[in-house]
Order: sequence, then structure tokens, then C-alpha cells
Amino acid sequence: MRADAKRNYDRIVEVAREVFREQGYDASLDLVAKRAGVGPGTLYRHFPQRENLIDAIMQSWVDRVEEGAAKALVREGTPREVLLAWFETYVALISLHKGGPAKITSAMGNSDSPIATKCQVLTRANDQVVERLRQEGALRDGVDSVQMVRLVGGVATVADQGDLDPTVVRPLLAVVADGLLR
Amino acid sequence: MRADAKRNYDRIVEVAREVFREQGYDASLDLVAKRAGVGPGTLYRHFPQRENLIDAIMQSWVDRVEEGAAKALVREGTPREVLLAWFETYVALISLHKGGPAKITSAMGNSDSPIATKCQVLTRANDQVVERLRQEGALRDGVDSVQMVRLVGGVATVADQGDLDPTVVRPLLAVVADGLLR
DNA sequence: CCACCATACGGAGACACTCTCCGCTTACGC
DNA sequence: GCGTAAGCGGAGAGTGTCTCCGTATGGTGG
Repeated sequence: MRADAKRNYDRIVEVAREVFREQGYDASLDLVAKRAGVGPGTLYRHFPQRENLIDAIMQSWVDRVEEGAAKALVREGTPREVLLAWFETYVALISLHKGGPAKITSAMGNSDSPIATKCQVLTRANDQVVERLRQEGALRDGVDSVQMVRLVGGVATVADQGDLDPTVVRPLLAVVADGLLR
Repeated sequence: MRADAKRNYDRIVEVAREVFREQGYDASLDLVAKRAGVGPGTLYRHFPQRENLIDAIMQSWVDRVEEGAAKALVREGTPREVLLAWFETYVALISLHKGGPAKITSAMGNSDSPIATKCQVLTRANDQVVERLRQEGALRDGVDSVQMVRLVGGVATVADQGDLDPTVVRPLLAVVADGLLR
């Protein structure tokens, strides 16, 4: 990649992170290009789809996901406490930007989504927590981690779209947890 | 209302129902106007916001909601069976059109949404089912019908956006039910 | 050091959608 | 019939996505 190309690439990602945090994932890409001081053509060449740009932004997010999972794995407490804490971490992670829960949860299904790679990290983190709980014999039969992702993703999506307060979301997550645990 | 105005109004609603079923709730309104044989101005005068149009479409849907709730109230079986059957009915009702679950679930929160009136019908139906189960002493303490709407709405939203099969959705609803029941 | 060319830039503009404004038309009461 | 209020509809402004292509430039071989 040419030096000027790399410069533009980095600048676009940086600006996009900022704009998306302000306006959500459906902010205007032309605005991103303008603020980054490049033409729309340049933006769309680097990132043919909106999701490619989101994917690039998420690089730093991946680290936070892994950190969150690591904490959940060493956490002391009853299975219910561990699961609830992980759920809250999970919701927080996918709710960093408006529209994030819906985007991420639906991307975790189909492997040909441009942000699939990043979602795999989240999937793996969730799998580890499920595995720990399963070894403790805490989960009901038939429960799998895909179900969990969908259920918690659903709660997060509703919370995101309805601007729900964390204090309202917690009981919802508790219901899901109770439904999953023995 | 003048005769020609009523004619146009009805025609727009009819066409919109068709278009929304084909393309989801975010289909182009100009397309609806064109297919209905009216100018965009006419459409936007009758329905200043997209939601007003959706609201008009839902008139017939209201009947189906009430019918579904009535069935759930007289249904025989364990609380779990009753609740699950109602959940499936509920999901089916809000998933009639693509994008429906997200739209309806987030509208059920804020009372100033243009489709709020229609959602009230759904809320009331759900309340009745909750009330029946509560009288049977089947629900956990602290559970309320708003939580239920959000949880099931969340599952429906995920299912809608991920094109999930009903056979995959059922276990998710079962988890929610288990979390709500004693 | 410079000339060349692949690589990359950027903006004009095609296309799509939402929504408004306003001149024209038409239904309907008198 | 006729006057007028109600209603129509389309041009077009505003906004967003995405592409095409003439132009500019970084990097490399001579």
C-alpha cells in the first residue's frame, strides 16, 4: 500500500470511529469522508461496504471483548452471578454504539458478513463462559451458546432501540439467565 | 372527507400493505404512491409520517391480535404450555412483515409513537395472559408484563433480522418462559 | 536524479429516497 | 350552475449512496 493510501485509510477509520460514536452506525459516509478530508471515492475504494469500515473500527474493540471474557472466566461466585456479570459485560460491549446490538447480533448468524471475523472473537469469548458453566453442571440440558447469543442479543437490541436504562435491562437478563440455568 | 380523498386514502393503504409485505417496512413511499396512482404529495398529506401509514395498515391486524389473545385465555394445559403457545402467537403477530418486531417492540415503549394506539391492543392482550397466569400462581415474583413484551420482542427481532426458522425460535422462547415461570 | 507508470486521489454526477410547496383541479353545498 | 374550500400531483430541494474517470503522485528502474 502506498504511503498516502495508508495515511488516508488510517485517517478515515479514526474519523469514522468518532462520527459513529456521535451518530450511530448509520451516519452518512460522505460526511465521514468530508471530515477526513478525502473524497467519497477514496472512502468507498478502501471500504466498499459500510460494514468493512465498521470492521476496521472494531479492531480495538476485540481487545476489550477478550478482556471481558477473561474476567468472567476467573470470577468467583454462583453460576447465576457469573452468568449475569457476563451478560452485562456482553450487552455493554455490543452496545458501545447505537445500532450496534442489532448489527452485531444479526452478523453473528451468517458467516459471510463483512464483520464476521470480529464477531467470531465474541462468539469464542461466549463459548468459553458457556463451557465453564457447563463443566460446573450449571446449565440446563439442550442449552447451547448460540441460543445464548441470540437471547442476550435480543435483549440488547430492544434496550438499544428503546433507550432503556441499565437498571431496567438487568431484570430482563436475569430472566434469561434463570431460563438457562438449572 | 371528500369522496375522492377517501378513495385515494383507501387505495394507498391497500397498496402499502402489499408493498410492505414484499419489501418490509422501510420500502420506498414514493413507490407506494406511484403504484397507487397518486402523487407523493397526496400520500404525505394523508400520512405525514411513515408510521401513520403503518398504523392504518394495522387496523385488520388488531382483530387478529384480539383473536389470538382470546384463544390463549381459554387454552387448557400447564402454565408453561399456555405461555409458550401465547409467545408463539405473539411472535407470529408481530412478525407478519419484515422489520415488524423491531418497529412494534420499540413503539410499545413510548406512548407518543404514531402506532401507539395499535400497540395498546397488543399490550392489553398480553396483560390478560399475564393476569391469568398470575392468578394461577405460575409466575415468579417481580415479573411484569412489560418485561415479557421486551423479552419476547427481543427474540422476535433477532429472529426477524437473522431469518431464523420457527424451529430455532421455539427453544429461545422456551428459555424465556422458564425464566419467567416458577 | 529523473522519467515513467501503477497506484491512488477526489469530485462531479447518476440514482434513489424523503418530504414540501404551490398552482391547478374537482367535489359538493347552496 | 357556480363559487369555494378541499384535495390533487408533480416539480424540485435536500440528503445520502456509490461510481466513473481525468488527474496527481509515490516509488522504482535506469
